Amino acid sequence: MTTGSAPRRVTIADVAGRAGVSTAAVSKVLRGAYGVSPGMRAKVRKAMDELGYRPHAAARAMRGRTYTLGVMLSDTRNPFFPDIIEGVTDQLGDTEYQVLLGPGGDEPKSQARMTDAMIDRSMDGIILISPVMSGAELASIATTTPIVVIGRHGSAAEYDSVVDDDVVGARLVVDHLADLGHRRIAHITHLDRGRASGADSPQAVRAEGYRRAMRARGLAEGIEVVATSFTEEGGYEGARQLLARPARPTAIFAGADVAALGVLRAAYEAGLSVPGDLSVAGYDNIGIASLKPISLTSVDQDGHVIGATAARLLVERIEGRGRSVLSSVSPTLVVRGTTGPPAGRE
Amino acid sequence: MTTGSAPRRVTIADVAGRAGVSTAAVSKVLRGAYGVSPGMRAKVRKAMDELGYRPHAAARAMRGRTYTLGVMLSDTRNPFFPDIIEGVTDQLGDTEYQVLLGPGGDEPKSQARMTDAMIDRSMDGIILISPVMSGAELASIATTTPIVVIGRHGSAAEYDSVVDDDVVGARLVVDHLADLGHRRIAHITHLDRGRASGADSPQAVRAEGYRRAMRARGLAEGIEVVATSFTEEGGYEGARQLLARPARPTAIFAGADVAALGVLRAAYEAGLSVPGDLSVAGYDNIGIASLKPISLTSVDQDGHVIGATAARLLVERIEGRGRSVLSSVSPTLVVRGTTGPPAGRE
DNA sequence: CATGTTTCGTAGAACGTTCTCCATTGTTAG
DNA sequence: CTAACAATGGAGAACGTTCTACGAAACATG
Repeated sequence: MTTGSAPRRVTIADVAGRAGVSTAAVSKVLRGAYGVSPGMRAKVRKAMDELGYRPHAAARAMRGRTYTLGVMLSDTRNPFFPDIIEGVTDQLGDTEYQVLLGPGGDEPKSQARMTDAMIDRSMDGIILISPVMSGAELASIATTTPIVVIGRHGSAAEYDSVVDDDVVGARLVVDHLADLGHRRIAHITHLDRGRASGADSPQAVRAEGYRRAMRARGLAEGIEVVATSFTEEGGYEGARQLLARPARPTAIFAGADVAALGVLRAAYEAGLSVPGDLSVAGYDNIGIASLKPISLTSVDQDGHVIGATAARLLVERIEGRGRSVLSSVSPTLVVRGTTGPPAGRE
Repeated sequence: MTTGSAPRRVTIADVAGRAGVSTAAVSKVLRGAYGVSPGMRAKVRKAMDELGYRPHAAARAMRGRTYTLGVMLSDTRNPFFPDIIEGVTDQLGDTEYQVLLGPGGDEPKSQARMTDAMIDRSMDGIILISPVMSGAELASIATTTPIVVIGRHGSAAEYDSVVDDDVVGARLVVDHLADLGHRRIAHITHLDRGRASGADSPQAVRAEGYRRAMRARGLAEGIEVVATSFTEEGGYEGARQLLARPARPTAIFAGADVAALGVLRAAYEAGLSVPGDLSVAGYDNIGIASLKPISLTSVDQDGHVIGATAARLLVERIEGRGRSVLSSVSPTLVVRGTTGPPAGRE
């Protein structure tokens, strides 16, 4: 109907005109600042409603907040992210903050580009999910914009961290399998591309937790780790390597569910029954793990809690907390059909 | 090390000072505008590099572009999105545009809130994935900001659309199953919550395509549609209803893979072998569909092409194309282990 | 009644860009 | 040599907020 180009935005000045007050007064009402009489507030609110006023975020950004929080995703495909994001948005629920997600890719360079882009857009704070960067780079970002890091174990004074306790998670799996009678329990981990994340990465901690738990159970002999990648293909490849070895493991603990799916495929192709000939456990408890045809034993991280915690910490930071916080979320083991006692003698 | 608060941003004025030129000149270089000598360009570029200048998006937004494109996600869990997003980012690759994702939820209200938030942040354009809104609402958004709609079949003058040809997709499945000898092929569709999307939604078109294909094969008698939801639970529930009917279908075509997974669970629980007693086909060809323990026959939409096309159309719009475009992407059928000839007599 | 002290409201300067004019050069045509 | 014109660079006004000063009431205190 209405031809012609975009209608001009309703601004604070329009509202001020309509209400018969100054723009400064409108701004005060908007910000809930001190020095506004109830009468004035009502007048301004009314004018805003009538005109359908919406604050212009870019203009706000020039001086104050943008009320925008960024979440950098290191891998869009990871089926574990939706839970975290849901936790974040739920926590922020009815606050004025908006969440925007940035696909950062798995390269340090592309991730840095994404965080830079978020900073350029004056976001009030950023949540980084499993970033592949050095601690120094993270600290440097933190001097510009408050950040919370999810899934990296190294803590730092400059920013807050939320991690799943991967040592506990790995122990839960090893104990479960050892209780079933397994002695040769192998582990598939993810090979770090860049030198960046190192020993802080979840995969490194899971692998270390696995080794420690094995030793604690007196199974040091049975320790076997193969490093491929946390993908279906990586799990498949890792399992093939492990199953080709002379002393075949009776159980494989994959550091991620996606990899565990690859392990299942390798077992299937090798004609091994699960859990009869081979027990398989994963990590993350992704949605499909619970589906009947798969029924994968896995470690559940409660992404919802992790996301909500990260959001809470970030807002606290933005609103002035100085001291750094490291929040550790305990995982639980969900036992399903892919783990069982090892076969007879072997 | 460097204590004290955030270091002041490097601005265009700093660059101008360093290069010994005016801010206007720097801006021209930045924008690649007319009226800049090669010498000046070099000087300015050098100064920018030395100072590590980064344009401040919010300030840009006050007058020109933000070089930010938004993608509204209607459901973060849909495993089909990563492909689309990858297509979008690949297409935008080395342009100056940045992509930010907004979780819009599945409610019309929350989706509207998200798009409003994107408009408030002066994004240059927005891609809406399967939005649940009326055509009028979409058109109204389009008057403010260029948009491209993915997955809605109704075309409109105000915006561009990219759709999978769901009629073709449904026909591929029905033809495949009919060729195998099935006559009672049931369909599970998604029940629209709001009146908003209506006949434009993919599920509605798939269902209609299914009916049309059935009639075309002379199987009008075998048409059976049950409307639950495109979730694992929805597929399970739908399958239970269908399997309880007196004339049990020999094949179920679920309108989405996630629902097909639920169908598989229902079949498993009912003691039916797949594809022996029941053939199952899905739609979307999500990652896990190809995994051995599932091996689901499904329709592949090539989300990568859809995303890339949407991004291309959006940029064209932003740069001035007036005429509206509807791009239809043809799906393909991927036949796997869950479909086969129906059992003996039945 | 003179003098503080709140409380309420407004002016107006930022913030970092873009972009429309305008001024100054060369350069070319006549 | 001059008029006309293209090419190059700069001044300065937006853009829509926030927020520091500051003034004017209204009120309390002696």
